Amino acid sequence: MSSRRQYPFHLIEPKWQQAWEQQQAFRAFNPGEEIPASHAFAQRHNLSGKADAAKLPPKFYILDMFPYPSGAGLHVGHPEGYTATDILARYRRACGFNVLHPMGWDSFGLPAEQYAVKTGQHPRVTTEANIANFTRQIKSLGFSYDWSREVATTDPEYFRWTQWIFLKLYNSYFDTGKNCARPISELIANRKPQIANESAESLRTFVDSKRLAYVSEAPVNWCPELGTVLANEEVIDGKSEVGGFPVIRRPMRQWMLRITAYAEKLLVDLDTIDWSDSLKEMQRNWIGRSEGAEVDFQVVGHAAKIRVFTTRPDTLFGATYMVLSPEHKLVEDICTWDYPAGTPKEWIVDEKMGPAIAADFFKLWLDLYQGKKAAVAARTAVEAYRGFAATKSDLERTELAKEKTGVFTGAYAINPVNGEKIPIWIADYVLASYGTGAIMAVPAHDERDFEFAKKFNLEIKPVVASPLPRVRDFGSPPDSMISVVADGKATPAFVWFDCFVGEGFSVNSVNTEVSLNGLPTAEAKNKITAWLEAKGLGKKTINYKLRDWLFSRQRYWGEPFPIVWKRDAGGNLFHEALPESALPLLPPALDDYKPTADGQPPLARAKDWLTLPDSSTRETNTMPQWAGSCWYYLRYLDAKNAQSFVGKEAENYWMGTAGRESRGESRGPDSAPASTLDPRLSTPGVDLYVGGTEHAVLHLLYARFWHKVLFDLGHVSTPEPFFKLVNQGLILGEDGQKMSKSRGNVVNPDDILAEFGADAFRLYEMFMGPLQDTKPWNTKGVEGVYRFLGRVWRLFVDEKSETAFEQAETTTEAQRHGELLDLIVMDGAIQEITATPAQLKTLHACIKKVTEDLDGMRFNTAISAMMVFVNEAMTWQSKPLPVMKTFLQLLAPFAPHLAEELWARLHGTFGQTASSLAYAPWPKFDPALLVENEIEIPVQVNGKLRDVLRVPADVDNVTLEAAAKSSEKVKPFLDGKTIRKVVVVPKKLVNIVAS
RNA sequence: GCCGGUGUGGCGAAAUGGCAGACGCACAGGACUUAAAAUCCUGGGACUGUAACAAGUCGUGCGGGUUCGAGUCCCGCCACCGGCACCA
Repeated sequence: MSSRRQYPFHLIEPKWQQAWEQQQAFRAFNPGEEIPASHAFAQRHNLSGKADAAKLPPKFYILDMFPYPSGAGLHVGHPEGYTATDILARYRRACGFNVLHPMGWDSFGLPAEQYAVKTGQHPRVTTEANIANFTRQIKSLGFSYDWSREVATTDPEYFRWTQWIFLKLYNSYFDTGKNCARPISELIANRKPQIANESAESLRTFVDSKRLAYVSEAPVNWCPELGTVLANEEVIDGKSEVGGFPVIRRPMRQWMLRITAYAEKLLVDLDTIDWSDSLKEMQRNWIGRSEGAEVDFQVVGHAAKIRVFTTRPDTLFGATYMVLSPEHKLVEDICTWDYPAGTPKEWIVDEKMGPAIAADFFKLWLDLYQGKKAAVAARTAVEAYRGFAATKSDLERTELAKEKTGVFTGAYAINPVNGEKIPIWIADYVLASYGTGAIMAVPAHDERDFEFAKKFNLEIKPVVASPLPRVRDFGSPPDSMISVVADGKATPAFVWFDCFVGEGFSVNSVNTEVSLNGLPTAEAKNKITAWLEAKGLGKKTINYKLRDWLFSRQRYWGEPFPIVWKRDAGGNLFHEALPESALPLLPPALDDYKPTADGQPPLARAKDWLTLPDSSTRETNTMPQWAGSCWYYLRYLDAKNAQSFVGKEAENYWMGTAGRESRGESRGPDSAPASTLDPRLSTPGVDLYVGGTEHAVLHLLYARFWHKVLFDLGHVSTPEPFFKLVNQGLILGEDGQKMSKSRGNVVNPDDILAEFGADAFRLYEMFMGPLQDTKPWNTKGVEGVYRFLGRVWRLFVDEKSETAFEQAETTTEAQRHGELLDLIVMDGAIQEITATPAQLKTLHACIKKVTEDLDGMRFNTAISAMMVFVNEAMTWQSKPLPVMKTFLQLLAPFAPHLAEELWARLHGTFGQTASSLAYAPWPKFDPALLVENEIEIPVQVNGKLRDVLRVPADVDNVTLEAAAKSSEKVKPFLDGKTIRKVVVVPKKLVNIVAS
């Protein structure tokens, strides 16, 4: 930009960044830590030496989601949240809190590994270079992080503890009686007396089936392109979240974490934390709790029973067939050899699946389809269908979902409520992994079953009447109108001719022992469930959509599992944990980072590393990127602790309520805030966590899960990690599109900083609009706030001295420019004088607005309030020193460099010693100063504005009404009308209703 | 399809049920300047009206409602954004 620089931010900003670093201005002190007497924090709070938790001021933990340090560097989206948290950190510090505001690196990740595969460059080298670049960029923004607490998930001293937590998971189980995680040792101790002389192998199998970290052979999401498996959460529409590559289902041996054991706690504890409704709702949906019943159906001519889960046990009388998922373990057992006579051809073949059937079966199947053959063995058809379903990728499943497929197994089951024989099918619209992997189909009251039943001509039997007639197919009469007796009254109800999925009244639901007829759905559910339980046919059950967390990846650049594999005397492979003393377990050095030729993870290439002297072999999978981010907020509390993942005292102080009792505080998350300036507003856990919505279910659910396990095992003191969470909105490009390299609309913070400085950048990011909103970037807008900072500068600085400074700059070599700042002299209009009432009013209105807006995180309106102050102050002939100082305190959280510079100079000018602005007590506003003598009262006639009256502030209603009625501007609107009513809102408004 | 969110000037936005559009951008006019940039001042929702004022009408996605009064509350739609999606 060729235009003149508004103020010398290029000198001011590095100057203060250096000063803060030298003074360690933003070091947060732990209980028991030595606090230097010279530190501004010590001086503010009269502390020095070692202070315990009770002596320290209340804590406030403000956390940013730490970034993945990509090669592309920071984009303008990152600093949005970071700026918001920095402003609040500085504000809270001024309010008297001990603020913890750390930063670190989520540095494991795929890009560094892919680069390594291509170039042979060790991922650590790339990662460290990226971290250095991110650090430089973040530091140039003047954020008040305590860098002494910096962590990187790739640091062995960090992932030592990630592995340690994994061992905790491995060595724990979920005790359903106590409803919490307990050490495996307790499980073994409880089992010993129950089963005498149990073999080691049997005990091991039992224990392994209970661990929170366990091995599973289940089908997984395999992404050939990425060469790794993915968690369900990482698969979007059958494609990988990263890169968008196809994902197929494939059985593999994998590590799983038993997050499902915590489904209920993860769900109900959402009510105890302050997150947005939409975010809580996303987590609730993901956990997907549903109440219903499990019911057993006897298979005809077979010992087996099929257990189904249903949320609508009230529709049991309408169950006309059953469906097992293709993978269901009973399929082989119950499937008959031949189909019963008279089985329709359509029940066996399906043109939709034709081409996708395995080749072996295709011909057979085709013959039948084309009528060349009269019959086919049921086993053959079932086998063909299972093959068809298994090879389908998730993507194909979604694509083919438009029309349901399935085949009849030849077997029948007995509907336990009415003894009817109903056919058993297999179909892939029933998922193996949800509920029991089998359903009772009620086509009259479930759209999927209905669709399936129509296609295969299965019986549709209505058992619930709708309270309303059909609205679709207007003009055609409802199937039949009946009368049900509910609550002793006859009520009309409508039995639809096709599918009604809502709640209504049961009909056609009676056997010799129980009748649901006439009951509303909720009551019918209870009644039939009670009957089933009494008969031993079923029971009330709760199911969750949440699945266990697939925790292993076939990658190099991740935490290795502290696990080895051994064989017992019988030759059975089993796993065993390494001792804690073996941590950190480092990944081996490799010169090739690709998976092995036979599809083993890259770690399998390191032959020396792989096999131990006792011939056991190491686990070659690594942990997913989520592992390190599950607990980093805890490591910040005590980042250098070599004995423990976090020290007890530190954890208690920063996360818990330690010290609070001794200060006589009892505030829980539910009680109302006492006052905006009350330094007792800290809460258990992280007080404020800011980050993007993209982590709504993944990171935030996983981290809550780990935290709860650590809580159960006594390692942390709160059940939830993040008390308040705010999602910052996306920043779009100037074209209103998502920023992306391919669109060429990416804004690089470095460029903005060079042209306008960090303070302007910070200010603009906050001025754009509400933090949570999605909003487009506009560089012109940066110029606007930059001009505002220029006005602030000129409000304080003598113009002539600045001209002198600028001239000197052109004639002095660049290295000495910093010294030239001393040529700047404060404006002579700033004097130690008493402020006028008008000036005080302007100031205190600003204090009030900025304070309240900071508490509500309304940064944009806080900034506009400061603009109003400056616009007003520009007109002042004389500028009282205290007023000007106070304004700088308000500005400081937003534009800390400029505020510090002016603060220091102002003190210098008046021969005062400037204590650090960062710890100067936050100003309080005096409501008495805001009282107006005269107020403006709008006068409406019939709700329309007709006049505005200036009246004394203490005006009473009678006077006000009289003044309104006699207004010259109002009178014409009352001419020829009768006044019906006059609404007087005291000191606010008058509305005359006339007609 | 289900869940959540958002719709206000040319643009970003602001408004405890009480003067819609604070603050800023862009724009226009003026001052300063030889000139420009920068800075400072002024203006502005739309329409009707007037020589110019005055004045009036309409205006917060659309349609209803509650209320003396609705951007704000209620009901029904529409559009866009985000999430979930055969979860029985």
